[in-house]
Amino acid sequence: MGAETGIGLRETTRTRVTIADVSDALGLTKSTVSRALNGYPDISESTRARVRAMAERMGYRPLSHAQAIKTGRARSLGLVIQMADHDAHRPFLAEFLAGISRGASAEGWTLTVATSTSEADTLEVMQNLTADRKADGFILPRTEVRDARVAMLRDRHIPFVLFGRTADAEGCAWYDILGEEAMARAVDRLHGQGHRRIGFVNGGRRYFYSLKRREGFEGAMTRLGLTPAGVVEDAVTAEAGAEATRTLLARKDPPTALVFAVEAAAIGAYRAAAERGLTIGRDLSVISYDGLSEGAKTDPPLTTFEVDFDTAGARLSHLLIRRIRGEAPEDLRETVPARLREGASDGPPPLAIQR
Amino acid sequence: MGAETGIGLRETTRTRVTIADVSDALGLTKSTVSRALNGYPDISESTRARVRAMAERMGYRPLSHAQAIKTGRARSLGLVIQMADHDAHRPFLAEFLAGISRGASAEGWTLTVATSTSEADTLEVMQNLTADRKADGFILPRTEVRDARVAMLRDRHIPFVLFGRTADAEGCAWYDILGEEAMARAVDRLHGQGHRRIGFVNGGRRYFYSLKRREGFEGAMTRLGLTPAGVVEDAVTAEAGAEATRTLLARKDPPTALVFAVEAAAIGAYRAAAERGLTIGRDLSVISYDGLSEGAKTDPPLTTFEVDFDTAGARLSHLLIRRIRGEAPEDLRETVPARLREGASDGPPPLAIQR
DNA sequence: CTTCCCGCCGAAACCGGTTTCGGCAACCCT
DNA sequence: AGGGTTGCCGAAACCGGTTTCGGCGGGAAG
Repeated sequence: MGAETGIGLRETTRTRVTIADVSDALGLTKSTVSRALNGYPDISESTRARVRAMAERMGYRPLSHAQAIKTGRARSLGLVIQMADHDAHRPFLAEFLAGISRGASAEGWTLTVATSTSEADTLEVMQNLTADRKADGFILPRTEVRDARVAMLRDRHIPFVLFGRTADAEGCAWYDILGEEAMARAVDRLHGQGHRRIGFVNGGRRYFYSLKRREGFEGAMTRLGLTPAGVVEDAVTAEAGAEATRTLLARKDPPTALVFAVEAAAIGAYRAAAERGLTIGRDLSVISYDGLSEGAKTDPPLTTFEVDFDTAGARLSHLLIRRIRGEAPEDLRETVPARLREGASDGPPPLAIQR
Repeated sequence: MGAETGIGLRETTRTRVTIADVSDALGLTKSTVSRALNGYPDISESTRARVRAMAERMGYRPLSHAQAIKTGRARSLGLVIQMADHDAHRPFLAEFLAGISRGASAEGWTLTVATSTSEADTLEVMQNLTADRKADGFILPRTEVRDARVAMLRDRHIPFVLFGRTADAEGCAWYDILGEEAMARAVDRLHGQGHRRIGFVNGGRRYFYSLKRREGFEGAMTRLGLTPAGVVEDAVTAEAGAEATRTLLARKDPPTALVFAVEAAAIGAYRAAAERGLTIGRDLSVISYDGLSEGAKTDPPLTTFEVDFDTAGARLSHLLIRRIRGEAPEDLRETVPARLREGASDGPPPLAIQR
């Protein structure tokens, strides 16, 4: 048995095929096979081809642990999920993980996940993971304006890639959705529907995305010659969103439309509007961002910009792998536009604009 | 520099402390240190103590990769999340991961996460992870009545632990919530409120929990001398829950109370009740299970049995680690009661019981 | 006073890879 | 024809651990 394969494994037992198996089968040494597979220049093309073919045929897959002890890299991506904060990332966590996992496994990498309870804890966890070579680099979700993780990782020359951007771009690779562009498109759309008094409810000020989304909102407003009918910051929950809506509707010249940077807050607008007897989509238009599945359940369905967390995860793992392999961070920056999902929460302003 | 520590590392550079550093500092050999730390019997107690102290003092932590290449174990837990299916696990995924991660890191283990698109894919992913020694064992969420994962892992002697139970308990360790007990308590509670016509809406029939929850419901009913006012299976979404509610309310003797095995389905009951002009908690009582954050948002708030996914994750990782270390699966079975969160979706039946 | 056994530890092989070093042919040049 | 490159590969050390094997010294048994 085993003879029928014609290859002759070292052992008949069900052990993995090792690099020595491959080299024996070819009459070469381990070192030659290793260098052939790893692209060393001092191996002839013909030998390299032979080695590749035999490795493929025998189903050889290098054991990452064995490589790691010499090279220091284990072909593993790290993701540290910080609980505690506002839990905006939870609903789409599964898609995000699926994307990362898919992108990683496509190149033979794996994903190591850890959680943390605070920012300091996050830093420590990441340090431990790299010290133990459990992760060769990190994906950083929810980047902040001044992100302690970025500072630490950059300082220690640990590869990382942002889901989002950050203020000090030095040494940063990233994948991000163009929130500023989305917010601008939201304003344009509302303006096209006839709205002139448009308010903005932003997300957490410590997160970089808030800067961008506000920038997009205000840029579009001034471009259209409009002044914002109120801006509220730091609304990341339904409660905060409801409160922000109440505040804005209580103005002397209340907005006829609201743009939300965070969907959870937009959900709160429904409640606040109902309190005033207003119907969303008719008396008050709402456009949001960060389209979760939640938004589709509201009545009327929320018009919102969708974020594809699955492909985001896949792109991020590809970028991180390339970063770990040594590519320059400047070459590893990707941004994509958000996609508008049209609901029924926006429309022309009521005729009697002076409510 | 370095002299002040009084220990004398091999190098002054910022490299990790290795087992050779420890043995050198003690005037012993690597092998002695290794055996001392790993509990071999041929090391004297005094030496063992010295080694432990020095290792602790120098901050020595064995590199799991280096261990793995000889021992085959990398101190890593595996979790394969199967997408595609009904997505019941998503909302509490973050808590679950946090619990697992916490339990794992408490013992110096890590968590490797992968996703899959189908059952066959799941099996393949798990096989690859163990072949590559990326995971020493697996946590299996959402166990099915006849679970292919269990069959495969048991067959290959790969350690695993169930979140849930299964039909063929042989070789299985698990942690589970007593869904049958919860369902029975739901019936008791409704009975105590005066209900006599109680219906049951179960979850996916392929999952083992459905068997248990139905068992609990029916057991309590017969114990109380009642016959179920209708039973519907396989309702795991709001739509299915609404449809089930419609079906049950259309009976000749419609139930005055419904017990749901899955909260997503219970959400659907609100819609179906509204269609008939019934108010939940007054005209129709509802008690559910699997308390997500969703349930608290409904109006009136849902009375439901909460599941603590965080501690579930922590317990599961502990159990799995012990299982990997060789403990018998029979000794690694834990079940805990669910906790009732009282909302306002249940109460005494309407006076005119013959609606 | 041997002999034997046992407790305890060192030496060395090993796990599955990577990387350094050096050597042998073949080729190039003068 | 002889000496210096160059291309290509083998030998061996190495990474950081584990595990097998054997040997030494001391106490108990004969």
